[in-house]
Amino acid sequence: MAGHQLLIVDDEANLRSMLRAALSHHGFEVSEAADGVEALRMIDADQPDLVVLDVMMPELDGFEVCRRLRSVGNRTPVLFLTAKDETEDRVRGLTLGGDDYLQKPFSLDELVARIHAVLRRTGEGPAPTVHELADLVMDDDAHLVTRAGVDVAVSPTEYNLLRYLLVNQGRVVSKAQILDHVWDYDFDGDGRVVETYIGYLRKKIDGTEPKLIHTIRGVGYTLRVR
Amino acid sequence: MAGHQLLIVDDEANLRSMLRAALSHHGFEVSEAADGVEALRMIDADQPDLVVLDVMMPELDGFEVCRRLRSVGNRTPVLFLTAKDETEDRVRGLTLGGDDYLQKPFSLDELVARIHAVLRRTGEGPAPTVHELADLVMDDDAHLVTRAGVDVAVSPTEYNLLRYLLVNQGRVVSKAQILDHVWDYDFDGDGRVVETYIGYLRKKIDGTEPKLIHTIRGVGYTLRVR
DNA sequence: GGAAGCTCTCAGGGAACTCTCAGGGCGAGG
DNA sequence: CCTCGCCCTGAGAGTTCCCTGAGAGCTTCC
Repeated sequence: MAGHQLLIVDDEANLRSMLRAALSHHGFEVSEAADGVEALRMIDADQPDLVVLDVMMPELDGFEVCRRLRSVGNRTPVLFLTAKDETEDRVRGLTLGGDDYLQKPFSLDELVARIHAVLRRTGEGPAPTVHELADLVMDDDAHLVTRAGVDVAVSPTEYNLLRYLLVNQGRVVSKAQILDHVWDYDFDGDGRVVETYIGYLRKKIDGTEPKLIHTIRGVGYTLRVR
Repeated sequence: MAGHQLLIVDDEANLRSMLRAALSHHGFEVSEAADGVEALRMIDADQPDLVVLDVMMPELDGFEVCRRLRSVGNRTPVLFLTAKDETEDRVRGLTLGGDDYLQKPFSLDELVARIHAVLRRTGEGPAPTVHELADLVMDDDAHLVTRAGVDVAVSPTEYNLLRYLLVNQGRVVSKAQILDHVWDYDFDGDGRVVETYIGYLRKKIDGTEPKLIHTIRGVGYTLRVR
């Protein structure tokens, strides 16, 4: 599959280049716009497959950009980035038609997952995102986890951690890597967060044989049979 | 594969030439820069495959160098070298998009392993993470050691020692070399550490024929069949 | 055969790492 | 306002690892 083309719109250059680095690393072609006007111009010119659009911008904010897009019949899917204190209703009302939104701060993996989800919904995408290992199954679409056929209720953080481990099954990931990918990009985790959540997951999904979550002392954790 | 090209950036000449020697010995082409300004110039000129970048430098520190790189769209992967007391958050926020960091003091092999890992992630490289000799197999990704098909649990130090021996299979390595490569570069090992760990490894992976670990009296150790 | 040098093994204290439990803060929903 | 679930922290216990020291075993050379 040729990578989809994304447009990142944010007035903060730092975040923009961070996102560009991360997303192009995930196989996307990425272009940037620093404000709403530039965004509209580039959407028209490049016709990206999806726009990552910051809501809070001077002049033309994200909503307004989206409104103008739709008013001329453009239905390019949009993924809004909103601040934590943004009124959710307002966002929700605008995220119809296949769009979605994500609150800052978010983890990069979360963003990538959302982008894929939106592209899947809007495009004719195949890819039913199911990850599995032995009798552990995880469905990203349904946001569902089952072990040996029975549903397991997990919290958002537990879910993200499990997904990261599952995607990297067979490979050892360090606690630092886990923090990088599962927690917010500006989360300051110097405590025992990862250990704690590994513990939660173990209790919820690893009570039965075979054990899937393994500790590699001094290195990290890994998910595998045996 | 032709060796990748690296750029080492550090203001300390000693460390620089040490790294140059070590890395070029591992098949890399190595160039050096003494400060941030020179680094930016050389990255532009030489277009290295990866930059080993000290964070703590006068004038332009490592972060700033990286930021400037990204701001002009340059996505050369960066491996940061940080002091032990560096605030990890600061580092983490900047190590997105396939970059990585390593805390001083580190062992040379650790550095080489990280470089390979980053190059593997970023480039389209095939990933040679498996080393083997006879029925001894070592998988760096899974951090797994097996002898004759059965898993062997080894501690981090044992693992590093075994990897060093395995990478240098057929060649005799002295105890001094082992100390240099497997232990921290400033570890002062005048005791019987190496002998002890060779002993541990023998007990764990060399209980069966054929014996793989051989003592070359007065010289060092080697890993080979027969 | 004996001495000297090198290597192997074993045991143990201290350090590092991990697990677990309890609890406070916070926000969502009733 | 209250309750509940979720998130994170802190402290302590438990485990494993790392290195050292001492002595025995082995090899080489005299």
